[in-house]
Amino acid sequence: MPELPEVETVCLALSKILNNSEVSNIEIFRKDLRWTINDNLETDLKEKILKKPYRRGKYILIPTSKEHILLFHLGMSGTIKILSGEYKVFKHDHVKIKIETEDNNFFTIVYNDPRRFGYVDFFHISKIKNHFLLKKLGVEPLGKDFTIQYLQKKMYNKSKCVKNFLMDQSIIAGIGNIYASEILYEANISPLRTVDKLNKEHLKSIITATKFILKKSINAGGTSIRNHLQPDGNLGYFVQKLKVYGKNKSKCNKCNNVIVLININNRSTYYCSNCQR
DNA sequence: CGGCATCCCTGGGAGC
DNA sequence: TGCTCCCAGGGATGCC
Repeated sequence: MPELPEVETVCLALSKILNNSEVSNIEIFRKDLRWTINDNLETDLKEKILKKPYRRGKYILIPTSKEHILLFHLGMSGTIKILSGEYKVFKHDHVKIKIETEDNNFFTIVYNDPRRFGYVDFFHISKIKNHFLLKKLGVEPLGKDFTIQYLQKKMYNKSKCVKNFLMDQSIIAGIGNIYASEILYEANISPLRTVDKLNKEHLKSIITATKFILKKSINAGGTSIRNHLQPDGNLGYFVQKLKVYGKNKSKCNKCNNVIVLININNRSTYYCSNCQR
């Protein structure tokens, strides 16, 4: 589930408690995630001071004052919980980190991931440029490098369909299966259209729609955390106002056509074949 | 190399 | 109630 807006929302919530907070304890219950968690996480993270987290694509990065980075990737089913007070370990909790804030409050941060497609890593900041997961990431869709020129360059001589293009993390970092459908609906472009059939106007629409949809969802996530922080501390899931994803057989908001569900690269894809060409 | 199918893993819901 | 099948929001890998 977690795409850019959800990861951004988790980052925002974490940043409220991670601002020169000290790691007082760390427990790892299961190391065999998408990759095996490095042994140094357990030994080296203790007593480190955690600074404000930030996001890169779908990755959460938490710098320490000792020049390290704590990295989380939520995969398909990962969540992060933030809790104050006692916490009883739950099924699929893999990593539990206790922290003490600057003003002496205690919190527990829990990484839970049933399918274990996610990952947790801890490494020296000098390795960030060549980190095997981070080095291949493309531009940030909310950043200034996400331009028509950039897209044109990346599309050159490519034949894949625009939906797969948007979801390619080495081109644009952070868009997943849900938001790819939502963005193309907003841009009135068929997910099946191949990128060599996109003109400048299409690219402009894609950029505008991407920024609009992602920002709107981040705002919704922020609101959801303020108003509906669940008692179990669970973050990363919030009610999204989706217009096409999961809406097959219901009516398109813009015309009287019916939203259809198709399969692209083995992923569910929803669109209006009337509005989206 | 690009594009696509397959696989990793667990759980939930539909259908019988 | 229980079984089977299919599906799930990520992404690496291997094959053609």
